Amino acid sequence: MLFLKPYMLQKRIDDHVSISRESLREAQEHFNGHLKRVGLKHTGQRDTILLTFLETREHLSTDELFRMVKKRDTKIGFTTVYRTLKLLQECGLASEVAFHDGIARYEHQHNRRSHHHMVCTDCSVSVEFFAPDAERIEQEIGKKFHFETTRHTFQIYGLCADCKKKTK
Amino acid sequence: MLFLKPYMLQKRIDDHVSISRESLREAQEHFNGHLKRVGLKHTGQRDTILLTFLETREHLSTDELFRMVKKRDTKIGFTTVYRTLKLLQECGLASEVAFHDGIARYEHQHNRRSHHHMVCTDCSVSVEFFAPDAERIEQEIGKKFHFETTRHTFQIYGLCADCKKKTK
DNA sequence: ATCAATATTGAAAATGAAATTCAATTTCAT
DNA sequence: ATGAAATTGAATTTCATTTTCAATATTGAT
Repeated sequence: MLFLKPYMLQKRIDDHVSISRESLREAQEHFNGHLKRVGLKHTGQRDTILLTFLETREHLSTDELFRMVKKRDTKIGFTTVYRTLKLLQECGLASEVAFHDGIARYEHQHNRRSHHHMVCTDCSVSVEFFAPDAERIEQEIGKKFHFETTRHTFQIYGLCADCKKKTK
Repeated sequence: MLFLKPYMLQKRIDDHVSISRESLREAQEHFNGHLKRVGLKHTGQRDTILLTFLETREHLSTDELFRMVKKRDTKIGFTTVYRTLKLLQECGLASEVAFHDGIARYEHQHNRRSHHHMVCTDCSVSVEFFAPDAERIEQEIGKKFHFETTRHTFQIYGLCADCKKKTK
């Protein structure tokens, strides 16, 4: 898409540059460190999967990531991608984003600002937005009800400009 | 539970009174009106299910509601509860609350203030809280990205006081 | 009240994403 | 190099959700 009108959406808005070489190495070290810490092994498959995952800034389902991984290495199985995604979640490099369509999606969290999502209920396009208030509320409510809070999700649903036009 | 320390949790915090007779009739009329409008029929099963659903203020899975409904009428099947819940959603009397534990839950929306949820990731207990800021943010972000917003979810995850104690 | 058209019901089967199993293979500390 | 322990991936299982279908109930018209 060459000419973007201001209201036209891109899938991710905070940035569109692919991850830098250093940032990538950092993430790899983070992952390898985690593996070593919990007594797991470093394997070629895990490397390939991490690399592929970091390469995109989309919200990927396990199956989507699996298809991308297969382009690099045909022999890697779905189960390994599935399990590696769990490992990446454990060490904080990936986090699940649930868009209410029944499929678990993941986005990478390496060097990413905390953000939230607005999703089109028609075409599933999503934009990211920042709402610092949400952090404050998490703290406040956690304190009030004696929860040790770990995270929160804030999602807005609606029709994007394109789908709004279509329905008219 | 007779004596509640201030940090002890109840499942729903905004109120604990059962629904009034008038409110109940209102909801029934709302449902029946919806059925008529879309050319569906009024049945005993649907009545029973609505009644049972309105009676509780918990976040019910289809299966939990099914068990409650069976106490009133043994012959009602799971499928009917499942389908009625969809109908209640369609007409706005029920809405899904996803606690991201793989089970769909529903809460009734009749005469309820807009609210949000904080969920314990260990025992799934939930409390409700009010965050008027969230409404404002929905408006602002919708405007900014030209979405026609319809709703939002704001959920906080963490450990409740009880589970925090247990892990120590 | 009867009728026919149409929707509902609920048991059973199908679906599909997620999770697990297990035998063959790979990793890695020694 | 060795072997204990983890990994892999195809196949299977699990489990909530959804669909199917034949029997039954509801509704509006007569």
